[in-house]
Amino acid sequence: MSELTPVMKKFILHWGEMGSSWGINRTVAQIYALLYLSTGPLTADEICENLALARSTVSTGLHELQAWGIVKVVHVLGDRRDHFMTMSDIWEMFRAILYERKRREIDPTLAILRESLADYKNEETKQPHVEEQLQEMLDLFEVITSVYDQVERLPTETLKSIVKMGDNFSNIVNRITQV
Amino acid sequence: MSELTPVMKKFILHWGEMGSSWGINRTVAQIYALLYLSTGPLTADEICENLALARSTVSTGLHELQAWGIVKVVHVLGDRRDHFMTMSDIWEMFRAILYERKRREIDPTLAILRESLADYKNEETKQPHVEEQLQEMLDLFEVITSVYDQVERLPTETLKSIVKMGDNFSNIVNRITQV
DNA sequence: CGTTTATTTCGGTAAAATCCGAAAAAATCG
DNA sequence: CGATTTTTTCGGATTTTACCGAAATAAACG
Repeated sequence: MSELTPVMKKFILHWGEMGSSWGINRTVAQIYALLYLSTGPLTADEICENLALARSTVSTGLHELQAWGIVKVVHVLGDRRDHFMTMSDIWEMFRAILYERKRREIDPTLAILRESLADYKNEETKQPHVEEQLQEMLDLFEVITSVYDQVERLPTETLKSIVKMGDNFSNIVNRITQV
Repeated sequence: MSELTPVMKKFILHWGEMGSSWGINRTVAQIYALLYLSTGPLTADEICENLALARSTVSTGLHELQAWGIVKVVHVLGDRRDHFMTMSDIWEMFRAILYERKRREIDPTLAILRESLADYKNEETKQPHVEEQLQEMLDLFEVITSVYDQVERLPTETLKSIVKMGDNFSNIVNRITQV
């Protein structure tokens, strides 16, 4: 493993900073950035050296990235150590992140909203406004889920086409929905 | 201000827990939940009482919610205290959150990617793979931005229509994009 | 099967974020 | 303008999270 160039170092540090605004901790984001820029898979020890992290921190970080589904283990013939690399198709990576965020941020909230509305039915001192508000929020989260499900089903190529359409897309959508 | 019912209490606590997975701290999320369920606007002191928080914590939390653009100050005739309420249209609230998340999570990353690619041009030890990877990530973030911009422009009613179309939407999009 | 190498677990420390309460500042009143 | 009410700022205590290093576990070798 060759030394990190200044650009790589800077990018990895930047990426680490951004991690916090994404709900990923700094070092985990740095590990991802390093793997992303690496030409080939790296061992945990190589990651330690490059980022000056404890072996245990890297171990935990790699597990977290695998839980997100954006880093994979690969094996090299004649080497018993695990090697790690990022998912190769960046669009698939983006899908994986979307999936996980929905799972962590939306799904539990849906459950809470449904539970709260069920609780409300059994409550003695009913305030209609509370039910209305809970229902409205539940509707919103169901819509988000529905949109997510539809987008998830679109093939990557379709998504790319939509993007290329630029401004035209809005116009077409408007036409369709006026039917 | 009447006492909180058990359902309200439970919901507010749940919402607080979810806040952490959204990058909002627990108490701020609780303040939002309380305001969301409230029939009318509340003063900071009423929020303190209901949630058992320090006055200063509530003050800071309300500012944060206002920065997100999802809580507004209103004034009541004959009362010099500020009163607070959530944005009334939940779809507008959702837009506000989307806008802020893009601003915080996407825009700075775009800047970093562009900067890194510019740095790369001046670097001495060029590794082509690094440039390719940076470019690929930049493309992804530009696409995200473009999609966001297009969706932002769609009127709320159009969005709702799309959702109601359910599965049909994917089919139609497929037809359009095959042209 | 014992030895070596690789990985994970875990307790403690260091760092960061959260929250409080006192004091300052700002706004409104008479 | 001085007094009172409301809001904000800020230093420090508390809680939470991140990170390290030693020890334990697991895997692969001869």
